[in-house]
Amino acid sequence: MLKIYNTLSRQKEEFKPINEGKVTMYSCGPTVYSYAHIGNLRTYIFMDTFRRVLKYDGYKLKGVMNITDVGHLLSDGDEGEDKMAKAAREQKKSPWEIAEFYTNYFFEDFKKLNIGKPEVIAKATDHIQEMIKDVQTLIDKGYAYEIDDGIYFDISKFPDYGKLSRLSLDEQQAGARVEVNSQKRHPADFAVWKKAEPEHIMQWESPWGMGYPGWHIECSSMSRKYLGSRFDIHTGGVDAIPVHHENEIAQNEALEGGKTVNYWVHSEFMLVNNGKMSKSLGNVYRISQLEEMGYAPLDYRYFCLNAHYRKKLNFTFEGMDGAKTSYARLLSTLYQHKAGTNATDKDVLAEYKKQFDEAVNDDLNVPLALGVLWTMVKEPKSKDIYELALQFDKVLGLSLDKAQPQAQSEEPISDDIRKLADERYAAKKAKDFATADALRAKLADLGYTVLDTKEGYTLRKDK
RNA sequence: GGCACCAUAGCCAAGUGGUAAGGCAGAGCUCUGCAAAAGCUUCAUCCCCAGUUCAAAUCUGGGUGGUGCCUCCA
Repeated sequence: MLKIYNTLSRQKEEFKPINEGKVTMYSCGPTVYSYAHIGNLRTYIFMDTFRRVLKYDGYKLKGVMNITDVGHLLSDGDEGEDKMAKAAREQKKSPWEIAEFYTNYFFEDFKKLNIGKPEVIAKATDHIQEMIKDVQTLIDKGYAYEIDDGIYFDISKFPDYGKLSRLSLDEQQAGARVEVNSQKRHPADFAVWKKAEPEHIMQWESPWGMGYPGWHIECSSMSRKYLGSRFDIHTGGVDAIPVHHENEIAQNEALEGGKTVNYWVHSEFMLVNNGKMSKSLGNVYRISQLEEMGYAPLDYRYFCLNAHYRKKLNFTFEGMDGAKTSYARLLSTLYQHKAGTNATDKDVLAEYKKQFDEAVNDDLNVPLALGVLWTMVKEPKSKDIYELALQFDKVLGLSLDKAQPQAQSEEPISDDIRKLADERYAAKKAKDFATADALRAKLADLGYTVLDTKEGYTLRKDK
């Protein structure tokens, strides 16, 4: 029985899907105006873990993730420049090119990190008509009104506004930091459709003239299009709770008349050196940058898996080094199990599986599940352990089936190097240690470390 | 100013009433020509104070410290 923490109730709840055996899930995706950084990716590793656990539990999954390629402005006052347009101007490309480039890059990162693509990837620009229709419905139902610069949602018509974040609008210093648009009925009313200035690049025809969608309507329109008026789960980062998801709830429930999402699940932020990750501090990293520093993408996945998704994770290179070593040893140990000759008692195996299953089903407690795996791996080497670890890997996504001896080099080794190494080995066999050591030193100069094993030796290219 | 969340060993991190998982680093030992790997062993009483309880890291109250949100942000 899966239990999951619901932001709406602030409690762990038993998960019960609307339709037995099937799960419908919507995940907030990226705005593709820039590269995803490791903090962004933590959220998608969380999404992926959640999806994996659901599948592991036997659910048939339909997941939808949006690609936001239009609409988000730079400020919350429904003012400022469109992010896509800004990136386009700066890089001298069209917004469409910007979107395509960063979308592709984003999914490259997914591949590297073993993050599975949701079943439906929905681009905002492909769903403008659905959004216009929904905006019209909001107007017809009296939830939205038109002013000079666009169509706005009237939050006074939605008494539940704020129920997810539990922020009281009265207690907020309304307009303190967001410039009040005098035509808006309430400072927190938000745009569902914006009328475009002539120079605005991305704009579409609508009943209200040329324009473009507001920041939140896309998720409402696309989630309902693919998942229906009611669906099970909505995921995202905690930052989306106060504004984006609050507004999405308002739109959805105004459109559908009643609760539309049963479980709101959010992942916490990542910190860097105990502080916020920000470009100004120069501590924003991308996966490709970690790779340049000698970390494999899955080292980073392991790093994330070692912490619970609802806890802030402090990124440090000391921590990354630990994750890298730990993960390498895990693979190495599993490789030995793969060739293990012991038999493991069925009850013992069943007990590990039980512990693992309970951990991941208890609000996705993956750190605890990893602990179970580590304890299991300490058992006498047995192929049974290896097979069970592969089962666990359906949840972990750590490519445990790729387990190999730690020292093995992935790069081809040239004949010259190989020859030197063979000579060293021969000298060693002949107990001519002086020559062997000299050759080892020579190889070291060439950037290779020789590691002796029981049967022979392996070469490792130095980083 | 308002609202949340968090505080466990050098580091990362589980544990939410019954006597501190796991990983990294460190230390010792075994093995191996050396080196590496591997194996074994070892390493905390849970921010502070008060309270509830037979029993608290776990509950309550009060401190202190940290982070986030209320602006775009995963």
